[in-house]
Amino acid sequence: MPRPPPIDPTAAALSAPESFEQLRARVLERHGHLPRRLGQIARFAIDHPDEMAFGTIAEIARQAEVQPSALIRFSQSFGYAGFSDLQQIFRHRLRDRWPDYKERLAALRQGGVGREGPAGLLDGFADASAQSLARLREGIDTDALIRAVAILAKADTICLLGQRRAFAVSSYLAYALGQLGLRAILLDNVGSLMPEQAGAVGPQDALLVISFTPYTPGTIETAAALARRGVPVVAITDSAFSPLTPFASVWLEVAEADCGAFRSLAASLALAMTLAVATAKARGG
Amino acid sequence: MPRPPPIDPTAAALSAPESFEQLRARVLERHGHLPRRLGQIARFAIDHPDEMAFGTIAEIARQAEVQPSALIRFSQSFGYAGFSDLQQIFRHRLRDRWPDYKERLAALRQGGVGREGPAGLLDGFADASAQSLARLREGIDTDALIRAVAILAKADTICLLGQRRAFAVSSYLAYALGQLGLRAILLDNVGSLMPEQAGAVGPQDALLVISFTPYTPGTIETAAALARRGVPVVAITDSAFSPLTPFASVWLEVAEADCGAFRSLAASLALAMTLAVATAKARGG
DNA sequence: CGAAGCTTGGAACAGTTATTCTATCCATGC
DNA sequence: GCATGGATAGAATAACTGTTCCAAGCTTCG
Repeated sequence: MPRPPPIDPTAAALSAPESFEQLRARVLERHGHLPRRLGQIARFAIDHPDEMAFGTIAEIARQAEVQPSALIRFSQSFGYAGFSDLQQIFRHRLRDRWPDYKERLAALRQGGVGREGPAGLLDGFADASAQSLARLREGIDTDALIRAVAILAKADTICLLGQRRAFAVSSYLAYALGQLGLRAILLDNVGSLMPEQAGAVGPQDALLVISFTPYTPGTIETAAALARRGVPVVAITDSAFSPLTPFASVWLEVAEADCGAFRSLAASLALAMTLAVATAKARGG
Repeated sequence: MPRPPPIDPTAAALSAPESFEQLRARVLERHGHLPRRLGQIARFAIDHPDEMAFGTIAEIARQAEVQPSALIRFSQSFGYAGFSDLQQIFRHRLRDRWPDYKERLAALRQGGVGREGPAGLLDGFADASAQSLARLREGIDTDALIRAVAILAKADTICLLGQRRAFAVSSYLAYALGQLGLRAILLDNVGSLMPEQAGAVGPQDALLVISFTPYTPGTIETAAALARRGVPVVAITDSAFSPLTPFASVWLEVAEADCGAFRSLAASLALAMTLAVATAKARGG
C-alpha cells in the first residue's frame, strides 16, 4: 500500500470549512487517506452530528472510542484552531435547521396533505409502521408472550417457518437467534426441500411459525404436520381466525396497518425480536 | 402589591418539566409571580432558547444581565437539580423532535410506567423502531430518493442484493416488487451461486443493494463487480462511509436505532417499500 | 535491519465551569 | 420603627474543561 502523502498544513489552514455541508464534503473526500483514528472520528462526526454539537470533548471521545487529544488533532488537520472551533460548525447546523423543523411540525399538525411524490409515500409507510407499533404495544397479550418465551426457551432447536411475505420475519429471526447463540434452523423450502427440512424436528424442539393473510398453504400444512407430531408451536399471525390458531400452543396477534395495498412489517419484526431476546435471556439467566 | 406566596419546594421538586413545551407552559404560568431577577431569566429563556442550549452559564448570565447564581436558583425553583439539568431540556429541543431515547427509557423505568419482562423488551424494540422511522422521515434526502426511483423505473430487471441482516429487506422487496408486477430477481446466494445469479445482469438492469455495518464482504464485492460492468446501483446503507457509497449511483442513508445489541429494521423496510411502490407508479403512469 | 516519519496514547496544564455558601439588601407585617 | 425572611450579589471551591506536550508505537523506505 502506498504511503499516504503528508498532510500539507498550509492547505488545511487555508480552508477551514465554514458550513456543515462544506465540512461534510471535505471529510468524505479525505476519509480514504486519513489515519486510522482520525478516520474513526470522521465517521463518528458525520454519523452523529448531534453528539458533536452538544457533547464535551471527553464525552465524544468516549463515544467514538478515541482519545480526547485525537479529536483536537482531527480538528486541526481540517484547519480549525481547536476542537471548540470545529464544534461551532455542528452547533450552527442545529441552529439553522431549527426554523425548517418548526414549519414541518406545523404542517403536520394541521393535518396538511404533506409532501408529494416519493417523500409522501415514505410518510405513508412510516405512518403505517408507527401505527402498527403503537397498536402492538397496547394490544399485546402479555401472558401469551410469556408462555411463548417459555416454550422457546425449553426447546432444543427452534425451527423457523415463514414464507412469502412472512419470510422476511423468519429469515431475520434466523439471523438474530444465531447472533444470540441459540440453535435455530430456517425452514426456507429451498429446492422444495421443506419435507426434508422439517423431517428431523421432534417434540424436544419448537416451531415458531409466522403467517398472514392470505396464509401460504405450505406454511399451514407444514406447521400442522409438526404439531401433530408433538412439536410445540408458537404462532405469530394476524387474526384469531387464522388457520394457525387451532393447533398452536400459543399464538400472538399482530395487527399491521397498511399504506395502500402494502402492509407494514414493523410490528411483526419488533415482536419477533422480542421473542428472540427474551428467549435468550430466559435461557441464559 | 401583594407579597408573593413562598415557593413550595416540594411542589417544585415533584414536577421538573421533561419537555420544552411543558417547561415553557410552566414558565409562562409562573412568570407573573416570580421575583424580579427570576422573571428576567424566564423571559430571556423563552425568548432565546438557542442561547440557553449552547451557552455556558456565565455567557447566559451576562446576556440576560443576571448573576450566574440566579440562573441556578431559577433552575432549582423549577425542580431541576442545577442549571445543567435545565439546559438539557433546551438541548433536546434542538437535537431531535423526540426526547433522547435512552433517557426516555430511563424515565419510563423510574416512573414505574415501564413494563417488566418480555413486555418491557417489546416496548424497547417498539420505541427503537418508532424512533428510526421518525428520523427517516426527517432526514431523508428527497432528491436522492427521486433519482433512485428514476433509475429503478428505467431498469429492465431490478436485482436485489442484501445478505445476513439485510436479507430480510431484500427478500421482502422481492416479494413486493413481484406483487407490483415488476421484474425482479433476488440474488440470494443459495448454493453459493451468487456469481451465476449476477452473471446475466447488465447495464440495462439496475441493482438495489442493502447493507449495514458490519458490511458483508460478499455483498460489497458483488455490488462493486456489477457497478464496474456498468450496472446502475442504488444503495440503502447506514452511513456516508459505507463501502457501497463510492460506486453507488445513488445512496440512501437510514440510521436505525437500537435496543440493546439489536438494531431495528423498521426504517429500512419503510424505505424499501417506498422505493418499490414509487417505482411501480413511475413506470405504470 | 535500522532510521525516519507520522500516528497514537496518556499525563500535565492553565483556565473555566457549575455549584455552594454567606453576607447584604429589600420588602413586608406587626 | 423594628424585626423577619426571602431575594440577591458576589466570593470561594472543587470538578472538569480544552489544550499542549512528550514518549512510545507503527509503518514505510532506504
